[in-house]
Amino acid sequence: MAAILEAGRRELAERGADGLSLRAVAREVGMVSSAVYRYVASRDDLLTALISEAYGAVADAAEHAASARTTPGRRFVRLCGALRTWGQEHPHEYALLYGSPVPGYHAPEATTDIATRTPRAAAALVQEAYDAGTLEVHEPGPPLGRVLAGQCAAMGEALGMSVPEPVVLRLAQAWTQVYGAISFELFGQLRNTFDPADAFAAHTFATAARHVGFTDL
Amino acid sequence: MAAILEAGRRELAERGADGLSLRAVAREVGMVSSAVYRYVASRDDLLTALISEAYGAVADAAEHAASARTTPGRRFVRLCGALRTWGQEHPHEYALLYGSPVPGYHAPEATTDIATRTPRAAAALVQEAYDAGTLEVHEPGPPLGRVLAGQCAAMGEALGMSVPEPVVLRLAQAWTQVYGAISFELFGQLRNTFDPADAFAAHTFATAARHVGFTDL
DNA sequence: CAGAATGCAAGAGCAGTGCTCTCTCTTGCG
DNA sequence: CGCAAGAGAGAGCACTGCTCTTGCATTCTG
Repeated sequence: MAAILEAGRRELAERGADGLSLRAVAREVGMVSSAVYRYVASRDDLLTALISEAYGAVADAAEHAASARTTPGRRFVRLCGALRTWGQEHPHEYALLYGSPVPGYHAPEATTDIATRTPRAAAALVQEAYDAGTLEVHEPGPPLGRVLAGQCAAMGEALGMSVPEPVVLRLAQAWTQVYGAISFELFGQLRNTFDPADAFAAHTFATAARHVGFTDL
Repeated sequence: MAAILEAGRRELAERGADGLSLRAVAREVGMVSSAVYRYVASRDDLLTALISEAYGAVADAAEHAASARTTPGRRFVRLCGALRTWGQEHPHEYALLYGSPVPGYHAPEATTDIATRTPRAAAALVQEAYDAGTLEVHEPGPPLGRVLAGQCAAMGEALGMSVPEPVVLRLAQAWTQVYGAISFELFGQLRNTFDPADAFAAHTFATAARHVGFTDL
């Protein structure tokens, strides 16, 4: 069983989700294809297991980066950098988690749950800065609107935050910016423009952090 | 030939890139699979043609939204909204263009070229606002760094802009934020949080526009 | 200790895929 | 009228996911 998962991990890392063939996995562990169906219900089942593993792996990287001994703002930037690095090292897994959803596959609740570990790590940093008073809470421009405010409140609670709703919104926006930049780079949208995207990424992560309100960069 | 392309379009829209089967396309046009190989070199070849079409379609939508009779800032926001709407109406095509790259496929230069139409439409709005003096050019915080400044200059030129490099950078960052938000929504990352994401999208597009420097929203 | 029950793997087979090769038929043109 | 070119058909190869049946070995039980 563990051997099957490990072979699946290798296949996924090398050939990607589309190329993840149950028969190839079977060959790799020295079984015939029908034999692996004793351990895994279907190809999608194996994929689900690998997705869960991958979510855990990014979260590990993110949490580790967030545990550095500096200011929350700098740890936020480090967290973003860790996401990017992980994506560069595991492009197929990143695509699986944050790219186009696979054809007929629908993530079960369990993976939806584990997927929140990473944003929770970021949220904790925001909360820490807010509590320490180093988070700049911008004067509210236009008020948020009923639905948006409600969604932000719910999201803040889900992430374990107790901050004003606009702060949650800014975090969400920064989050989309960070992932947008990483995805653009990894998916080849930045080719011929920011080709070594290191500087662009670093600058964007800092911008995102400032947008959230971090003043301790 | 045109029938094949049309059938491919339908298949792609319904079943997605992974489900795009050349045999199914053949069935749909009432041919046997080997016959369509007279018109299309391979499955990837058909996919490439469809990708080019799709790039043109988004660009059409973007340019149409950008041609409204209001201020550049508002047209920028409308453009973002058009991207989102197009993505909602053509989720599989959107995933093909901006999601995880397909397995062994590498976009030929031609599609890379047509892909710039959409960002060029956005760039034109920025240029227009800059020329009109309604674009706020933020005081430069930390200077940009050699590589980043060079990349921004090249990118600005490729997009037909003549504005300071930081403006180009801010546009690129806003761009990643916009696409990040749209992709997050379309790829299901926002489920259980911003579930009807209309308000979030609208707010984020406005935020992106302000980040670029538009003051005429 | 003998026999039954259980678990694991193999094999064959079905329906589908991309793609190639050969063959036939129709159509247009000199 | 005859010939060449093009369009489609058919068979076939190697691959995929998945199911069902069969065989073997281990383990549990009377």
